[in-house]
Amino acid sequence: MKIAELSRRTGVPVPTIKYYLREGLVPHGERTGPNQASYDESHVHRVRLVRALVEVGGLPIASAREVLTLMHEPGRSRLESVGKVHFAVHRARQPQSETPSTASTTRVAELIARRGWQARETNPARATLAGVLDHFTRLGEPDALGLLDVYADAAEGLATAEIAALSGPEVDHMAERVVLMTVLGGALLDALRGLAQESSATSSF
Amino acid sequence: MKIAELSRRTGVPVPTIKYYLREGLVPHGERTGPNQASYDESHVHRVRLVRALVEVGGLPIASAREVLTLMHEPGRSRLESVGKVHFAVHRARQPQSETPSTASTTRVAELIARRGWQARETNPARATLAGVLDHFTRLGEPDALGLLDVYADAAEGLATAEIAALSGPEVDHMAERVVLMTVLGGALLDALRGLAQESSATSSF
DNA sequence: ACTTATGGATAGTGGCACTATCCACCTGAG
DNA sequence: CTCAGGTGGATAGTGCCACTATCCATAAGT
Repeated sequence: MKIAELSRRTGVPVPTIKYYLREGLVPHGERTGPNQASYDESHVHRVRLVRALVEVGGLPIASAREVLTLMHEPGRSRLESVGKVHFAVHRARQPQSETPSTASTTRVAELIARRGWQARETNPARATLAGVLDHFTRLGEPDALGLLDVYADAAEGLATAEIAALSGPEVDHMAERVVLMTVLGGALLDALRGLAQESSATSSF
Repeated sequence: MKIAELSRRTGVPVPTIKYYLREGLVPHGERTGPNQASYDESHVHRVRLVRALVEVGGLPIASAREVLTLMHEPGRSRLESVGKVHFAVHRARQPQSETPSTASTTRVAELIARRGWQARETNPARATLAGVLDHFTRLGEPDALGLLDVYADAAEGLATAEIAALSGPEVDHMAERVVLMTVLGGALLDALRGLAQESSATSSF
């Protein structure tokens, strides 16, 4: 198919697809002439994936490229390749604010230890979490509304189910499923939380 | 205190505070002369709140202003004032993409009915959720990795605890707690999920 | 033949969150 | 009292970023 059809199939304007090609978010089609190339289903899928990362996940284009690149690198083990993609997605959500205080960094480490989690020092979520705790503290809510353990319990349960859902016969697509689970899953959870909160508030007040 | 100290206390540059004043995110200080005004603790707190909304929540300045304005409006009932703030926060996270398909809109309505949730048609999370489901479908994961109900269960449990945690003797601050719960709580949950996922993956692979 | 599409390069746009500069005026240390 | 430096306020500029527009030589479709 030609770029016009790729555009129709995905709903993404042709100039934008050209932009994604330039930026390396979407691979070039197979050349059939000096100014002609043909695209296939994999390109359709790739464009849709980019839109999901950008629209739902809010990833900047550069981060999306990094994630997509890592997604296709082989990796020495399943754990390693999955981990790299996972880290990249979380890193992309950090708009590099100031480094968190040592106090909250310690608190995060303690929480992880207390729950017996296996999380490396390099996991970007550590810094994110510490940063959020700092904001709570500065706003006079030192214990994060007393919900930290509630959230941690929920996170633990979710993660177990999510990792279990990753395993399928198709190992090739596991990296992509990690991305979808992290980015789209997070948005899904957030939206459901917004609905459940209204419901709970309605019956409580 | 003068603006320089407000800047020191919050770590926000003076020109940025001036910008927030202009944009109505932070109220003006009490005038003590033609070109002099004094600020107090409430201003310190307000600036910190703005930073939390912007840095952690990623809210655009205009949305942050709307949320902050609603936060201080009286409201006819607790439910109503809380609801308005809640909706505003969720609306702010919608970067107004295309309208979701009727198919996923229906799916959302069915899910809400099936779980017996009380959620109005106008809840912005409905559209967000439907949009995310559309992305899943387009990407060939029609059942959202089979985790929809897992997420919904978690959301339900979380919302119950969150709404319960809102109730305190200080009704004045409830609206602010709604904001913090929604914005910072969401970030907290996301980070914890990232840590728990690594942990779960480590022991599974 | 001739309208339309294509790949590729280059430049431009619009939105947004700040920053910088200016100015007249005030404050506080010495 | 002096004067360096801060202040409120207005206006303009900056840097980033995700596109979007324009051009061009060439190729495809009718």
